[in-house]
Amino acid sequence: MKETIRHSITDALKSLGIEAVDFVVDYPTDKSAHADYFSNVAMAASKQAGQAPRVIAEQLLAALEGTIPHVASIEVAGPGFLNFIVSREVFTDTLNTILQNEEAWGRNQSWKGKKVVVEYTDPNPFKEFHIGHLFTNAVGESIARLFMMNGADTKRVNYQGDVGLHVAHAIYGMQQLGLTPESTFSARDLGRAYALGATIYKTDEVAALAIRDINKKIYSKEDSTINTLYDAGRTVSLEYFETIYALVDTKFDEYFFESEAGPRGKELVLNNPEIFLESDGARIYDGESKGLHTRVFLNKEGLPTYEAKELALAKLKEERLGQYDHSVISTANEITEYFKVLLSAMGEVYPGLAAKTEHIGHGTVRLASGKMSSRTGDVIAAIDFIDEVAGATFEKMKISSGLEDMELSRDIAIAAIKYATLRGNILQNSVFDKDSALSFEGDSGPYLQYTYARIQSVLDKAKEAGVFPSIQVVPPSAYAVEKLLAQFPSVIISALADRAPHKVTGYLTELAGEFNSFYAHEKIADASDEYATYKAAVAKAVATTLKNGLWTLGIKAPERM
RNA sequence: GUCCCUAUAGUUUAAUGGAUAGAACAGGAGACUUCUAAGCUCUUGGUCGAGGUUCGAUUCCUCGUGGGGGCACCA
Repeated sequence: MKETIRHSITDALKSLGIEAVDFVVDYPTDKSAHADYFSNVAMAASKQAGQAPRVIAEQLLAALEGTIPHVASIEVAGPGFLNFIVSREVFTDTLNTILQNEEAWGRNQSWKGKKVVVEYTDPNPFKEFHIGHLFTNAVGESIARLFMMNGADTKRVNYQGDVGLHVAHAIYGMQQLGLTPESTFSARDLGRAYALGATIYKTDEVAALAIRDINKKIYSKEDSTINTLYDAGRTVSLEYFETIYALVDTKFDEYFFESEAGPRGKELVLNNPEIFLESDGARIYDGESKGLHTRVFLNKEGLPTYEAKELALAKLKEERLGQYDHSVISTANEITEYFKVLLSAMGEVYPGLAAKTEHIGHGTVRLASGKMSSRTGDVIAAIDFIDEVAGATFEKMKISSGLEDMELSRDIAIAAIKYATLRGNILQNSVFDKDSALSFEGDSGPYLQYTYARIQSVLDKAKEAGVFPSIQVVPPSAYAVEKLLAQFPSVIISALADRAPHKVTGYLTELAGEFNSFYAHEKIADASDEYATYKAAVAKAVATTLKNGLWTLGIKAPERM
């Protein structure tokens, strides 16, 4: 429809002797305009034509009126906008499309045939999986699913730091706390072990030396005692992470580990001495000559840092997943600056890979007391937070609908958390606020789920009353909610293009709000109403859109709640 | 010090350079013998400061101020 209007305008411009003007045809942001589409073409062409925008608008109006298929009327408004009102059947057609397509509704083929690798979550074994990981998981999952909605062959991958100084901290802590492979210890115990090791590393030089020694042994695998401690801790951690991935509905296609990227990274650095210069016993990349900053790739003990590992990781991804067209790495934005250096270095080592690698930084979750730190133990474990929100959900659902379902409560809790993460620009930091996380009113994940569940319920009632969704009998004018439905596919496109999942969140919230208003004013399960079947069709289409949109955000759409 | 990001109602936030800056929460008022009140209707209240570019600036540029992050062996 947008393209039809655009072409007609382009033709009309030519007839007025105006060439190649950059203009917009889109849904109006201003609801009071009562237009289905608007264009700013008259303003854009004003300068070139040397005439006032409204004059050009009037001329275009005269040229266009009655010539565009499915456009019922056009008017000039404000400083020179052209407003288009489309005919009634356009909305009925959209409704029909949605009912026919179901799961495919909203999908497009713009990335068809392209393989995209999306890396996200990236927790470190031996450390706690905290609410920051929940945040980064929600962002990465939605980016990955946006690629899927746009037709890409998307591989979701997770890169976990199972070697490095943090692991040495944890192993040291395990020794101190008496955690052995024989004793049954939990991931939480490991978190404590890490905090202990990390704290003492800063204050006690003897311990720090011991930890550095452990770190070397982790890489060299020469000490069997450390090896068994390491294996036990790593297994406990990774199994624990899996339980969380299941809760948040994330399925990774492939896992990568720093332990495999490490040796490859070291080799890569040593094989490229002209790129990674020797300095002070370490191997560095001189980013300063590129306007960035210098970073260490191999420390003076010869161990690869995160930088060297990440370099090797790009190659590993290709080896294991095959040639890819695009690679996205989503992390908190404290990594953003370092990633620029990394990409610059990668550009010299693997220019082909660097060109298709993109880093998406996002904000961090902070506590009211400041930044979270697993080193000091000042973190909120993801699982604790989910349990708390799920508990509150359980109580609320028991009161409002009599359902007692813990699994469902968790899905709603996850929805609340993911929505809160994805409701605004992902670049923004957020301060963790439990009260608002426990509030399910207004803009929230549960609000969208509630709307969906409510539609299922009313469609059941309608069925009992003999009302089935149909577009046979069409009301004279389209409902407001019906008009919103058509925008979904373009929302999916622009959300990916801008790497902005919040566009989906915002759209779904608007759709749900408009539906709830519709629901409050129109009776659906009423066989005596000639338009009941059409209203049921609208309700069903809204449900389909909500479900597909929620899926894009990584949120489940429960049938009841 | 320097580089990057950021600043919108009391709070959380939306707005490819376009129309009267849009929501939600909190505050105030209300409807319902009706399909799930996690709902609906009405309402009070806002662009950090100073310049600039533009027919038009929350949006782009410059400077300032506040917040966050990076700046050598953590990730």
